[in-house]
Amino acid sequence: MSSVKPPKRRRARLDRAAIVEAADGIIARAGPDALSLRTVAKELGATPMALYRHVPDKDALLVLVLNALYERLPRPRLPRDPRGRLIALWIHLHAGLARYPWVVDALLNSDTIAPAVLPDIEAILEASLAAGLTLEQAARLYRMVWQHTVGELAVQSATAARTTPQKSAVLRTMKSAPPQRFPLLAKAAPHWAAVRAKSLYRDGLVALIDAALTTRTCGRQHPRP
Amino acid sequence: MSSVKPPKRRRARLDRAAIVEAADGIIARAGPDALSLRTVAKELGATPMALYRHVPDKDALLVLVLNALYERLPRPRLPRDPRGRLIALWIHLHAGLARYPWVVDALLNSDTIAPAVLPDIEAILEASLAAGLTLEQAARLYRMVWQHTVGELAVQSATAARTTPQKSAVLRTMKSAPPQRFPLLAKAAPHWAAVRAKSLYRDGLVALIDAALTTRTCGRQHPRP
DNA sequence: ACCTGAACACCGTTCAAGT
DNA sequence: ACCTGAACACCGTTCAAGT
Repeated sequence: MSSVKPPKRRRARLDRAAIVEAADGIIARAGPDALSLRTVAKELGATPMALYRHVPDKDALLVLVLNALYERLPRPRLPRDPRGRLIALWIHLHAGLARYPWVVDALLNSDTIAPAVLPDIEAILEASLAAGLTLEQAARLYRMVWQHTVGELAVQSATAARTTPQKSAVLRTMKSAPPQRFPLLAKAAPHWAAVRAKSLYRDGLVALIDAALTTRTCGRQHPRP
Repeated sequence: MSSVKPPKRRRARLDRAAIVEAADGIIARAGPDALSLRTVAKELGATPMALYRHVPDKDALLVLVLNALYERLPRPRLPRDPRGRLIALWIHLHAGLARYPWVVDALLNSDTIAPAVLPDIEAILEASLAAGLTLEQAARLYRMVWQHTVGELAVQSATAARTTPQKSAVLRTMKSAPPQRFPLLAKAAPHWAAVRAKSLYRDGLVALIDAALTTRTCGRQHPRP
């Protein structure tokens, strides 16, 4: 019985899906700060360098993790009117990113898009055209709302990271500001804390969209079908 | 001649101002990525650890650098009407941060305020009240615009960091998207590049402010003196 | 083709010791 | 009071070598 070498090669121990899953697990259990190529490798019983066969670099890995999450997200019900659709789509996009807000840095650094969001971007452009914008205006509005989204995520996740909101340095600075020089700062301090609690994303979103869809002069309104 | 020890102690080699100045110099010459406690110490001919006598940690140092810059900034001329004042103040604040956009991370991480901006925040609140908002509405608007500002700075500085805008991964992804599934993405690609070039900060700012100052119903407008 | 080992060139920060 | 030296506990990534 001559042993013939099977043509199929030995399966690689690692592959992209396993790496992404391991990364996701580390984040879930130990938080985003615990994620490094070394910890992912250890989780898989491999060397850090083995990962580079399957993933370009760390930022790409983060985007892959986000992409996997976004694919699992249940699709939102979309209203029929373009304005409502636009709002719903961005809320959905924002909600997806809000689960992993620290990926935004990787997204910006690597200038990448998670492929899973492409359908939503297409839908956003489609809704913008349906609302009467030109493609250029739609691109403008997209970038504006994208910036708005990035900002909300950055501020919100930084606020959330602080476990004890009581001893915020900002709030202390404002409260301890000399009232004769800064009368309003001191008075506003309690409102600050209250405003921090709830998200302002939707309100800002609606303001930006409505400003783009309606002309500045209040009388002339953009025609809706 | 008996030598009497002078009561004044030997001056410390380091002080906060020197450290901030050295850090500023490194950033100016070699960029923000070159800044570390080690490089600052080397610049001053000292050990990294010597810095900790004068500055709490790295984030605090970054905020101090921003603060020094902000103090050097020429004051803007402020319009008399509250809305115009609000816009001018935020444009000024944004312009200051836009010179050192990477400090925003440190600002958010450490939950700190650069003291030099306190007068502007006070002025923003004052203008908001003059425009007819309550203090709570003013705080809300402040946070909303702050998020908007953070987002614009993050996106803009990431875009600026890319030396060759031609080979942006995002633009490549959009151009190479299958046109039958994503017809608008492909068509929008050229507009994307164009929109990236110019800042949308002012437009977004005005939209957010106007939404806060006017009621949503177009008829009733906020009274202006 | 896939993976390992060792190294490079760094980080911020702590601690104990010096003057 | 101010500063140093050595170390801790890490990073992402490159390179040459193994199977």
